[in-house]
Amino acid sequence: MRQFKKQARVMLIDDNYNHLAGVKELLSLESSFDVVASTTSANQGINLVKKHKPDVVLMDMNMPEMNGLQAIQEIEELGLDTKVLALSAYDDADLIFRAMKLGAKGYVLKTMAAPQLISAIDEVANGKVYMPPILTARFFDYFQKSFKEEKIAQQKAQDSNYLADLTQREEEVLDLLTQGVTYKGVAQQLFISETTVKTHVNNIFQKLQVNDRTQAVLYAINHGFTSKRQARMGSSAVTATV
Amino acid sequence: MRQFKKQARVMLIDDNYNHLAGVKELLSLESSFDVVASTTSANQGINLVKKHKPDVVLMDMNMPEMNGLQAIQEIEELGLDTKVLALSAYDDADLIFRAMKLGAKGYVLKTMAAPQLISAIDEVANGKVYMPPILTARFFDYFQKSFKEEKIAQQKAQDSNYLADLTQREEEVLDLLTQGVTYKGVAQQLFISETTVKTHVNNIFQKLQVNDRTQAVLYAINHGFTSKRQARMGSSAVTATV
DNA sequence: CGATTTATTAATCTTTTGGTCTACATCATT
DNA sequence: AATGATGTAGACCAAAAGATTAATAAATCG
Repeated sequence: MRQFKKQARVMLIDDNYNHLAGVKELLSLESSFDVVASTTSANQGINLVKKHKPDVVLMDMNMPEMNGLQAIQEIEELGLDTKVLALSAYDDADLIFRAMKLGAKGYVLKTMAAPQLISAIDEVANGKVYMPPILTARFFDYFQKSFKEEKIAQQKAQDSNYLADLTQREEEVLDLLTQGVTYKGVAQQLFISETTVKTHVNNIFQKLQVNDRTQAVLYAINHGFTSKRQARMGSSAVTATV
Repeated sequence: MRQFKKQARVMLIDDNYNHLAGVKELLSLESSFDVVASTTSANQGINLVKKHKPDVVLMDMNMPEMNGLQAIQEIEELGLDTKVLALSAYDDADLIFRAMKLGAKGYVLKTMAAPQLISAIDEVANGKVYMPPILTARFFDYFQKSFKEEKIAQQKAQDSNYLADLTQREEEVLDLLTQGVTYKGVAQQLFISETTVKTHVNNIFQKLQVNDRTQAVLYAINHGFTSKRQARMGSSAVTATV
């Protein structure tokens, strides 16, 4: 008996019937694939995924009924080891980015040649991530641009950052304030009188140009003031008009 | 006169002298490249970049003196249109991710065959992003894993999320609180009396199991409570022990 | 339908905050 | 020695915040 790879069980979801039929026809000619189901409805597609638990779902992104991204998300939330290969007519960077973010194992264009599509499905079926170089480039451009914008925003926040003007002691006080500690509590923890705390707090308000604790805390958070006892990854932006 | 592409001005930074010399030798054989400088020192490399403003910098990631990532960052901050092509002996996903995040236009391995390296530099010199498929796969795995973890963290935060218990009115009040609006201000904006606001706030405190505004605001922020009038991308984690 | 919960509203009273002004000790700098 | 920044603290007053209790309308339930 000769050694051979198991057939990959593939499902197709594409609201364009012609394209769906075409791909189905194409894949049926490939001995390595078994098209277990296909549908033009995203909603029905999700039910079929639950039923068939295919290895790969070829998912069209541009459907009227349900957003392709949403469909990916729902499939991912099922927790199966079904891999989604996103399919789109357009090389929209934002769409690619979001699809990959949601867990798509690859992204292919409808304009791609048949052999490429075949190998893409094959790669994904074998647990790899597949993306054509053109889309990879698009993706990275978008990726870097978004990080650059984030950095600029951080920089901007940093520019008007009065936190730098705070003295050591004031920082300690603010640190406790950002934890919701009361003046009395701050006084106890820093071994100073409550009135002294109030003095510090007032100076903090002056320096940060705010009027009360809440605004001070919001200011601190939005300008990257982090407590000594903890630090977290990632950038953050918080709803606030301080 | 025959049409031809302008030579790409390339710079090499690699603390391993043998590898540096090897690549230099290799590139010198290519008519399409002009190696304008090379150095084993990252610090010196940055100065040379300032001086020569090359099209492409081939930057080793694993240097003792200065972190390759840091070097990329510094070069990017110069604001030149010099493209950095990261070079490493290892396919460390985290390193790849961070290098790309900082603006590297590509990532290649020292083990790659010469023709591949040549074409990588060529692609990058022409403004494209280059990454070999193996690394692309590594990158996406890491990318998706990190988003998945982020999602799980959000989910966890959502689990013990008392925000869901808030009534419509309470949400409106909390929304204003998270902007540092005073009770009087909330009363005015919602056309209710100040004492009513206080009642709502007290109910909010009960539901969120906190004792004051500051803690309520921190709780809201850390549990993804976002104001109606704005929403931002990305997750956020804020210093707070609510 | 009547009873009960829920959401919203509000008043009263106590505690905490916040604003302002003054005062003094320390330390580094001029 | 004088100056200025920092940290400390008290007094006094006004404003805001927080706790408790309760009235009323709307929705839900049995």
